[in-house]
Amino acid sequence: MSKIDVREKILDVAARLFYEQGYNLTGINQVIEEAAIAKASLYHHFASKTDLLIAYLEDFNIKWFAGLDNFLKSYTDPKQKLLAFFDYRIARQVERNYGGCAFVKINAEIETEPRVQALVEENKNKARAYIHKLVIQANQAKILSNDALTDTIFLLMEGGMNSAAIFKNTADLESAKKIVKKLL
Amino acid sequence: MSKIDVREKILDVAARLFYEQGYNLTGINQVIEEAAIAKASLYHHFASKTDLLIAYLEDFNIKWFAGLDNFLKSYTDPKQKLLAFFDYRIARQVERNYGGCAFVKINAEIETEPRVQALVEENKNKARAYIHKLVIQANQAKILSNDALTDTIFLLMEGGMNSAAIFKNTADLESAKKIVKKLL
DNA sequence: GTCTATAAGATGATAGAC
DNA sequence: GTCTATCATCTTATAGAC
Repeated sequence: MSKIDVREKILDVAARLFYEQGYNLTGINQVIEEAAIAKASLYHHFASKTDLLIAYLEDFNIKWFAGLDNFLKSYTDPKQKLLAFFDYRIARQVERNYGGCAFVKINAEIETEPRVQALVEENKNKARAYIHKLVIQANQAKILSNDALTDTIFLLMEGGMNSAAIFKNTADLESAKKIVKKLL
Repeated sequence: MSKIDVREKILDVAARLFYEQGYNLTGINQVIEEAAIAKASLYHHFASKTDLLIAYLEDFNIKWFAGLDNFLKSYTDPKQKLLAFFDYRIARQVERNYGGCAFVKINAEIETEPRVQALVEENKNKARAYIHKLVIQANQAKILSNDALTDTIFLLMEGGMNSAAIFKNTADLESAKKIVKKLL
């Protein structure tokens, strides 16, 4: 395997294990075993397990928003885009077996690492800004102000993801989508 | 210390450490040290660390709803009770340093224990039922149906708690409360 | 740059004295 | 029922050979 392949392979395995088992319950030994590389190779690419976590979160953040853009690109109506945002999250939760939001999960596991804290905040701020941009164009009913509607959609979505992780289904994400439809 | 005192002391320390540091990052050694008891005493009262976790969650669930009842008892209007529910969660988050919901935290840390899963679900189902009961009496605006309004309040509250854990403030819980006020 | 071997410490849990 | 001492295992991380 080339240098880049090894790094990608490690990130790939770590991303899967951190999400499925949790960061603290995933040992370095399991990562190297499933990636089929030597321990020294991992520490050649990443200075520590924490650094591997940071790299995973940075990578994931980029891929997640790229995936969202791609998912929404077939819609032109901002209202439809907002509703499809829920579909994106529903589809991913089904695929990923209802583990909930990867950033929320890590946030619950890690208490003391400021770099992790910053990356989680950044992800959520970006998501809310993404919603806000669409709300400005989509808010016609005017039941709520643009800012209030942005918060409402953001919080309903976060709440729905929270429920997905707890109840292992997408019922609340579907409900949230329907509620947003009524408020637009 | 009497037998009951020891058990209570262990639960007390475990509750604090599991919430502040996380379950997986809290070792049995730290629990016995801070509780000032011997390791064998802990294992006399609890068969395993998992059993201690279960006892903590059961205990916490009861105390949490008792605290809620107590907090809301001075209000008679169901609409005021619903809004005060948000105040309860805001007050607790300030007190507990924005760690988010204890059940959500545990749910994110533990993947494979069905007893934990059941207790988390039970807590959330009870919270939603609590809201539903108040919504039936409070929903006058009829912007949303009773069921839709119940889900909306529940999800806004969960989303707000999620934000508290991430942003380390109660801004979104306050926003959620204001939104609910408009929808009632 | 990747390998094996190992360090140094923490983990959950138990045995046996008193 | 509480104590001390210890077990076996797992943890992250490093050293040194090739």
